[in-house]
Amino acid sequence: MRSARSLTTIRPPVADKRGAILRAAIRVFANNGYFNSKVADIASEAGVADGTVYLYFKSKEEILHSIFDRSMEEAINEGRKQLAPITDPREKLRRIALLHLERLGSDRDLAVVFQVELRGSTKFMEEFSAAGFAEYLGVIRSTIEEGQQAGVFRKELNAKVAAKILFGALDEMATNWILSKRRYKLTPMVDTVLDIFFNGVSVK
Amino acid sequence: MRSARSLTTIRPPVADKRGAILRAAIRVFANNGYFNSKVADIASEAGVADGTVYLYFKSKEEILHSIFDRSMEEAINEGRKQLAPITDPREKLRRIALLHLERLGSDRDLAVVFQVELRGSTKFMEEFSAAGFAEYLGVIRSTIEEGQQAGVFRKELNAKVAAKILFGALDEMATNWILSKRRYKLTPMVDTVLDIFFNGVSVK
DNA sequence: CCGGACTGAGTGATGGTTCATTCATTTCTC
DNA sequence: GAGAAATGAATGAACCATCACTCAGTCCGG
Repeated sequence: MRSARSLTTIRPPVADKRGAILRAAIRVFANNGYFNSKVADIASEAGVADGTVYLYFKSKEEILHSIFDRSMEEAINEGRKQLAPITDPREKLRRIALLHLERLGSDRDLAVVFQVELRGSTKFMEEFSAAGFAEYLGVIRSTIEEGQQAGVFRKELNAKVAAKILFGALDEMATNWILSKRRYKLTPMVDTVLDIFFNGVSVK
Repeated sequence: MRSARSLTTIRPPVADKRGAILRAAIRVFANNGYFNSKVADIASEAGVADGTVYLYFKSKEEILHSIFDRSMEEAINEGRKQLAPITDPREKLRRIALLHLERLGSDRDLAVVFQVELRGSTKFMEEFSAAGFAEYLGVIRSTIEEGQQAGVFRKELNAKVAAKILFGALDEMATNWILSKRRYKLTPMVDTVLDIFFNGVSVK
């Protein structure tokens, strides 16, 4: 009988197939687009058979959903943690913006899926919009409202619209970064965005 | 002999089939998404047979391209015309923003195709980005640079980034408007966007 | 050897594209 | 000016390549 120890060390007893498939899917979707990606491509990229994919996901669509859900959950948790100790509204917004661009900037394939593939159908947009994006916009919005209460941001501004403007600016930074042939750092863009935004919304 | 006049008046000698197909495609793509739309759907929406579509377009993909090319050309022409007589950089930017939101706000289906469907693949994004969007961003950017020369906008700002911010903000207004269940006017958003943006980029 | 993880060839549906055929209109012919 | 012939726009049934998904079988750890 082989030693019990080797069993758990030589081979990961449960290789994280699910995770491997998800990571493979991100790569494949990023390169070919969701609709042009074959499940077979994902399987071979993950090093498993076609059928195995269906042991972990009920459909191709569910894979895309899972990518979104998983990433969003991670981002939200990380966000909550980092925002909790901050009280200054400006500081909060800066942290949000940083987290936003850091996350996308550190995984180009995931960024492509988020910026491009997840937008490619009103169906997804509506579903996801309802769930994740709306909540995200809400966080920005209420932070801006805190700033208005605190007297640092102009009270006459519509906080919801201001939130969309900030989000839109960050979003465009990310999209442009993905499409650009040139390779530059995404995170530093936060400075210019917030420079303009804060100047735009602050009381004089 | 039938009167020569009646020949040209009784029946439109050449009904604009091509245009009809394009308009139908915009409607169908907006409702189902590009990849979920069947050529047969477009044909029946346009009131022609499946095969007729292929007398005017070489493929389904070419239809999407044509929608983009045609709308972009229209927008650019209209834009040039309206911008020509304006010299004040702020006024120029206001006109650009207005045209942007007016055009999308006046045709929801076209807006969906532009905001959602055209983004749904890196392939399209890269092609189109190279052609249309880049040029558009360039116009905004050089207007901002004019403002910097004229001393109304802060010189230390990176004009390219500022241009992306303005574009991103407008783009987000449009996308949000499409996804929103509530029906509101898109054009007035220009005011808040420019209020914040001008305050953000102007010299104090 | 059992049970469950895994495989990958096969299947059925889908939908983009083609093309033989139709027929309204125009052009000839007498 | 009437009929015949030619034209080509339009049709839509059929074709067939493509995949998402299934399942009968294999593999392997214990």
